[in-house]
Amino acid sequence: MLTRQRKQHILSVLQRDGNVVAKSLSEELGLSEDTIRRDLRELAAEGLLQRVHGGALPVAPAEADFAGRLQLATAEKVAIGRAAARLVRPGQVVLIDGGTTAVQMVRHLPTGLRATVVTHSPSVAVELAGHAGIEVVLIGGRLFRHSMVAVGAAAMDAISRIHADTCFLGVTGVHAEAGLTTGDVEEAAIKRALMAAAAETVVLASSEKIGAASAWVIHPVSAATSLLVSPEAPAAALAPLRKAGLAILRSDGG
Amino acid sequence: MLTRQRKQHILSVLQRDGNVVAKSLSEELGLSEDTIRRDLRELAAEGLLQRVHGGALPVAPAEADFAGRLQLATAEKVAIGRAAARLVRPGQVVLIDGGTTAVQMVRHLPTGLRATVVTHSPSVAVELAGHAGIEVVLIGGRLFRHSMVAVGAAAMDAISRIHADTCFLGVTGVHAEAGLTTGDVEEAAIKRALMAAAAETVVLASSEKIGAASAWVIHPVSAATSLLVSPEAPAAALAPLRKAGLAILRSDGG
DNA sequence: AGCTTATGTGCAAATTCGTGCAGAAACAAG
DNA sequence: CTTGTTTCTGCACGAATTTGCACATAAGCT
Repeated sequence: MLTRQRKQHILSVLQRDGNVVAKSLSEELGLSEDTIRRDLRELAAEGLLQRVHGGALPVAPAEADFAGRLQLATAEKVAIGRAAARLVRPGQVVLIDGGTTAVQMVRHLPTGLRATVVTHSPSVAVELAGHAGIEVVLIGGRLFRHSMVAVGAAAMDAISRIHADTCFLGVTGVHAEAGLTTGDVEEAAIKRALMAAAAETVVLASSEKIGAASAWVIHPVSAATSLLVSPEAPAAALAPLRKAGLAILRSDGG
Repeated sequence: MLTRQRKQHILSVLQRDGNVVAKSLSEELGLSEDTIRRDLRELAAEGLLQRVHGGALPVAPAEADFAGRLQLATAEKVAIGRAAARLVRPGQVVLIDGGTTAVQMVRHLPTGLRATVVTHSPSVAVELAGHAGIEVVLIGGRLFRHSMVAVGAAAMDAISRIHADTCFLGVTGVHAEAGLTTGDVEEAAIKRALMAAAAETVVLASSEKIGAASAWVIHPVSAATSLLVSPEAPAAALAPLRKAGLAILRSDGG
C-alpha cells in the first residue's frame, strides 16, 4: 500500500469513527506503530487532524452538519452500529431499519462483504452508495418525516414479499412488560412487518432505551431474538429482559 | 509493446485498482522499473495521474462514487435545478428523477411550498428531509448503483399506480432523431414509466446532453413537453429539438 | 509514587528516485 | 545499402524517502 493511500485511509477511518487509535491502525494495516505515529504527526502538521495521546481526533470535533441533517451520533451509537455490522454474514439478506444507529451500522459494514441490504430508510440507502459489495433494495412508500423512513400501505406490501435472514431493528423503548415500543403508530406497524419478514431480529438499543416505553407497542420483547447494547447499559435493567427470553449482545467500548 | 499502449495500460490499471505500484507494473510488463518510472513521470506531467512515492494515484483522489459526484455539481446544473424548482406549483404532485441536477432542484424548492414529490432516488428523498411543506413518496426497488435510483419490477409497479402533474426527467442524451436516451436499459424502462405516469414531462439537460445520444432510447423527443436548458446551450443544437415539438425553457445565469 | 503505555529521536537497512550514460531499435536521408 | 539522428530502454550510482528498532523521556492511570 502506498504511503499516500495509507494517510488517506487514516483520514477516512477518522471521519467514519470520529477517532483513530495508533495501535489499532498499525494492526489493521500491518505496519509498526512508529510508522502510524509518523503519519499522524505529518497529518497533524498539515492541519488535517488533531493529534492526541494514543491516536488522533478530527480537527473540528464532530458537529451537526446543519438543521434537518442526521443528528449527532453518540459514541455509544457508533459502537453499537459497529458491533451490529459485524453480525452480518456473507451472502445474507438483512433488513435494516432507519435511524442514526442504523446509519452507523451500514457505515461500518466491512468493505468487501457481499450481502443484500433491504431498507426503508433512504439515508441508509445513500450511505451504502459507495459500498460496492452490497446489493441494496429500497422499500418505498410515504416518507414519515420525523424519522425519514418509508411507511404506509405500499411499504407494508413491499415488506410482506420478503423473507430475510436477520432484521436489525431500532426502537425507542425496550421494556420487559411493555415490550418493544416506538413513538409513531405507522412506524410501529412497519417495524412489526419487518420483524415478521426476517427469521431473526436483533434490536439495537442505546442505553437510554433500556427500560423505557413509548406509546405504540411493536411486539412483546420475546418476539425478538437478541438485544444489542453497549457496555454502558446497566446490568440491572437488562436482567428482566434476559429473563423474558432475549439474548443480550454487548458491543465493545462505548 | 508500444510505449503508447503501455501508458494506456497503466491508466487502465490505475482506474481499475485505484492505484499503481511501479514495481508491480515492471514485473507485470517485463520492463525495468526505470521505464515505468519514466512513464509515470510523463503521465503525471500530462496531468493524467498523480505521482506518489512507490507508484501513482488517480488525479481525482478516490471518490468516483455517487457521493463524490454529487458535490461537484456544476454551476450550470445548479442553475437548471433552480429553474426547475420554480416550475413546481403549490399543491402539485411531481415526479422527480434521480441525478445531480434533480438533487439541485429539490434543494431549491421554495421553503413554504406545499406539494407532493414522488421520487425513486433516495438522495432526492434525503435532501427533502428538512423541507417541511413537501410530502415525499419514495419509490422502492433494487438500487441501480451507478446512479443510485430504484429500478426493477417493484419500482415499475409502484410508478404505474401514480398519476402526477409533472415529471422532471434527467437523461444523458437529447437528440432530435435518436430521441431521449440514457446509458442503462433498466433506467430507460423506469424513465419511460415515469413519463407515462405524468401529464407533462420536463427534461432537465445540461448543455453537454444536447445533441448527444446514449445506448438506450426512452422515447422520441416529442413525448416530452418541454426541455429546460441553460443559456450555455447552443441555439443551433436546439433548433431541431424545437422543430420536433419541444418547448425550450431557459434557466437564468450559468 | 509506581507502573504501563505512548512519544520523540537517532540510526540503520531497504526501497525508491533522478540523472547520466551506453547500447539497441527505428527512421530518414543520401 | 549505408550513415547519421532520434528515440527508447536498461544499468549504474548517489541522493532522498521510508520503515522498523532501540532507547530515553513524557503522559496517563491506579
